[in-house]
Amino acid sequence: MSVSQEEVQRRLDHFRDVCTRAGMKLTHQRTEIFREVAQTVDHPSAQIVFELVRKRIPAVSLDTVYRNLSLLNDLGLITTLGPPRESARFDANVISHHHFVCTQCGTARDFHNRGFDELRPPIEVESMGSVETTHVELRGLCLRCKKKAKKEA
Amino acid sequence: MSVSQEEVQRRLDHFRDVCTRAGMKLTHQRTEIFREVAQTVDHPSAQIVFELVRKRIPAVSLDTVYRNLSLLNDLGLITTLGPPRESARFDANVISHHHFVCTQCGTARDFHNRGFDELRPPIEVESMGSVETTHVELRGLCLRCKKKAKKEA
DNA sequence: ATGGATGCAAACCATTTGCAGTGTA
DNA sequence: TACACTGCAAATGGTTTGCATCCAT
Repeated sequence: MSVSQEEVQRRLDHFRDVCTRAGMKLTHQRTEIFREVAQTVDHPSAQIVFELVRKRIPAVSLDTVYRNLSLLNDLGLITTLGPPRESARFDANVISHHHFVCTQCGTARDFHNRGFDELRPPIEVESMGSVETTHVELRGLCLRCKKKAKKEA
Repeated sequence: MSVSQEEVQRRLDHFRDVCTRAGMKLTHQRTEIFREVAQTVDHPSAQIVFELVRKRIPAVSLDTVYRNLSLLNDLGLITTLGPPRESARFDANVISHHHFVCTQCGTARDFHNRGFDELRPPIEVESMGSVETTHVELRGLCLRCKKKAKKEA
């Protein structure tokens, strides 16, 4: 249930490589923050990462954790779950459906697709729990943002 | 790009039915809050719903909107986008993958599936924007929560 | 009439930011 | 040495809560 030593090492090497290339300094706290995320299969919140890192560096501050997670995300070294952080969004369409989410502006649009509704979960998921609903999220640029990006280029 | 009159009416009827059955009062603000969500294809945030409702009921308060959206969600009359609202979660696994999310405790687990990676977006999505990534989110009860639920029953 | 619902204000929690001091390259 | 990075503290933004009043049933 945890990431193999070799994989963690590989991720750390990649991390150092990308940071150096981007001109980012390899500070103690930055390395430990990345290590914690790299060696777990969970998806820890910033708060959890903070608590884990604090075991090794008692003086770290929560905002350093936030700053680094955000930076690591920008560098593509880690990703976040769910739509880009924003406020909760509601939907009166309770029938099974899926979403197209714009990674730029965050707008979401529904679409229906029988095939997506009936996706068969792979067997390995059985060891995680029982699946009740299936939800496909397609991410990309909406027409408006694509147009805007083209205009600015 | 908006919900048909008949569908809105159908949703409102259902809303009244469910509320009454659940012993909830059909207040003016509650009805208008539901109507706003029911008649749009967008996925408005609580703030947006607040602004829309305020046009008709200038004295509504934001917390009434929050309370009602949460209640409507509990009654299954509306749903929220993405994983149950909580703090952002990070992931050092940057390779394309999918998630199993427990609706009870919120824990998320990765899994890989070539078939899911290669899902073809339906044609109608082309009118929304260009798809860059595909992400399947399976929701259900994780083993631990299922065990706990059984024990409590 | 009466218990649930509302409005107000204050509390809360996750996340962000300004600033002065610190450590890496 | 210089500039990015850190810790601290205070600010912000979304959401929740306590309480007195109000209104749908």
